[in-house]
Amino acid sequence: MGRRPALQRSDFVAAAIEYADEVGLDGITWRTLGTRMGLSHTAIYSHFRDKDELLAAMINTVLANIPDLVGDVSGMTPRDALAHVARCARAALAQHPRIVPALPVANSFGESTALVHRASALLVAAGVPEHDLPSAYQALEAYIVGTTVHDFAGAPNHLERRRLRYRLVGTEPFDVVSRTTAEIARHNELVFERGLQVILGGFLPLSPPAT
Amino acid sequence: MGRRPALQRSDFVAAAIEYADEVGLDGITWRTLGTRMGLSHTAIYSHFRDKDELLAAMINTVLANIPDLVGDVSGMTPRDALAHVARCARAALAQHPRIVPALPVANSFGESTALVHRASALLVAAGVPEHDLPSAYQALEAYIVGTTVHDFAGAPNHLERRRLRYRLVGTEPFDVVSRTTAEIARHNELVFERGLQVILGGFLPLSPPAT
DNA sequence: ACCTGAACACCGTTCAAGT
DNA sequence: ACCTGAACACCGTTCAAGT
Repeated sequence: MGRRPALQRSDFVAAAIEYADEVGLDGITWRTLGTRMGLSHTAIYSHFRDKDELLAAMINTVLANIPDLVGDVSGMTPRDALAHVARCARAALAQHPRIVPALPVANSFGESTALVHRASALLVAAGVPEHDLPSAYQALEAYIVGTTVHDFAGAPNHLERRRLRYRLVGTEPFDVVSRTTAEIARHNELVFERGLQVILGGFLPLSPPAT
Repeated sequence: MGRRPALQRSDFVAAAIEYADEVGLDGITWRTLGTRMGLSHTAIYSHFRDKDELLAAMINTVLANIPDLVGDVSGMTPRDALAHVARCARAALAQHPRIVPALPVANSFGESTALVHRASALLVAAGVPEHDLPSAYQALEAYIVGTTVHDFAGAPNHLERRRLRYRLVGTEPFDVVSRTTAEIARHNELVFERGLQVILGGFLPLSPPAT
């Protein structure tokens, strides 16, 4: 029986993400993470300088899923493609809701600029003038990240907590959407989609440029 | 010299907020907070069950500033009043940027429903139909909280971090807005204001109801 | 009721040592 | 290069005791 091959950085990141999905970011312990991987609690220092470096790697790994989810958008209109990218970004974050709160703090929407370039190209194709690109891009990113954080950051009790909050409002329309957590979840996605179309409509010109 | 009067919960909350403004939420220590107030590090347990309870009180205190900033809106159109409330909410959060990251996690936009009722009344006055109130309210709240968290959560280095990120994009329009942190800050507020008008325009009917 | 001080269990990090 | 185990400083929380 040969010695087990040395573990990779990615092994630690994957284990840490799975671990955080269970107990939340604040629940992660160097010692438990080591034990889970069959190592001592100091083994991790061979791969990461400190906890912050591991956390950054976790965030980047979650964000790296977005391009995979997006896939090929060449058949779509620029506006549809942008909406699709937005939904995929939200979906990628929603897969690991307990890591979501760290995203705005890290303020690194991916360690590469690939996503920015991709979105920029779509915005240009949709007719956004060059000088307006940073505003349009930031509005879109802030909307996606912001609303997703707003919806999921309280995981795993986010749905029940918002349900109770809306219940306390005490008026009939809020009662309707706060009967069950399933209804809250449905409402969240509905509002996200509506707001997304509103944002796209507000920052994209009415008619795309002639090709 | 009589004994110093017993401290209130609000004294601890105020000291904790000031403390968090300096070192961030993760930097807060039970012991240092006690020392700062001239008490032992366990005195706080006479007023708060645990750290989470103090944090919740801190958030509620920050949010309680919003109504004070809003003031009287009776002279404004409903839409202008909503925009004003949105700006005040952002301003109240921006006053304590290092507490902002905890806001979506707590998922409690104030412990009272007063703000929801106030916003609801304005939305109704602006012509939003009753059944649409939860969607319109949530879109607005998610936009305000979400974008503000997105902009400020990385404090105190949030401006420089975003500046470097935009700089890495490498295209001319992003270069323009990332020359200085002051320019980034200006850009943040500009995009917030534009997006706010877009959201209001998208969720409010075109013409307000006749009075 | 409010506060103190000792004590406890736990945690991130360092470091010398092993292979 | 990768990992171990002891050690260190620190932290949140508990609790018996003081006023």
